[in-house]
Amino acid sequence: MEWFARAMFEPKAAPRSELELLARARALAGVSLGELALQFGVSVPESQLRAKGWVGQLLERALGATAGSRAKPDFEGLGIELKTLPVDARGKPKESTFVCTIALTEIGEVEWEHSRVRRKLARVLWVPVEAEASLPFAGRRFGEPLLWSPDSEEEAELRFDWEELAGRIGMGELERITGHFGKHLQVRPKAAHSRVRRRGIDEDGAYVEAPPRGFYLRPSFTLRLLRKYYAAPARA
DNA sequence: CGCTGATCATAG
DNA sequence: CTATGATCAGCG
Repeated sequence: MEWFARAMFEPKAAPRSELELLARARALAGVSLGELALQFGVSVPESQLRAKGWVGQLLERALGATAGSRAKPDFEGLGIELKTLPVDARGKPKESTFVCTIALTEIGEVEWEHSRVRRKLARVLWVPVEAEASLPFAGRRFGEPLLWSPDSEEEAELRFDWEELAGRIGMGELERITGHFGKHLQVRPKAAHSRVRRRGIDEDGAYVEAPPRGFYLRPSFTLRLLRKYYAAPARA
């Protein structure tokens, strides 16, 4: 029985190439969360209320992601980040996509080229997941994956937003930034709860305690990625 | 019903 | 406590 347990319940070995990773992801298209969970011997939560990252973590195991909770690309050797994308019946993203947290005391010193946002988004494997409220959680299926890097237009758009937001934070205006800023990239809280504080910098350059923030991609941005893909599939 | 601000689980 | 994985829930 041991061979069986290993074959069924162990995380997959890390993929050795983009093509191998993509092939694995494509093989999951149409597979439901319940089916995949069964292969790994885990039970499907009743809802995501207390299991918000469950789908992403299940997929990490199935695809052989290596980073765990370390600040590394999910597929270290390949430099690829994995993102699940909850979509409605029409394929439209239902949520924003978390990109990375913001080092409040450093972001004012960094150029876009070396930013965490740019590095994170340099190569992303997007995997759509059905997320209609009417669908039982276990029955929701994975969609066709998209291995993406920003084209020059997308990068310019992200850079524009990042430079405004990073610039403001660097100027000590963090407290005045809301989720309203940024056309594609926005800044929102990222914490266990609203009482969490992190060291930041105020307008005078002094250290202050501030709620942790993260960069997020708006659903309109990820929708456009999927649209491009569906319009011109069959490219890796 | 979209969007922003708040929140939840788990690993190291 | 900080990093990862995200979605929840209420207001406009």
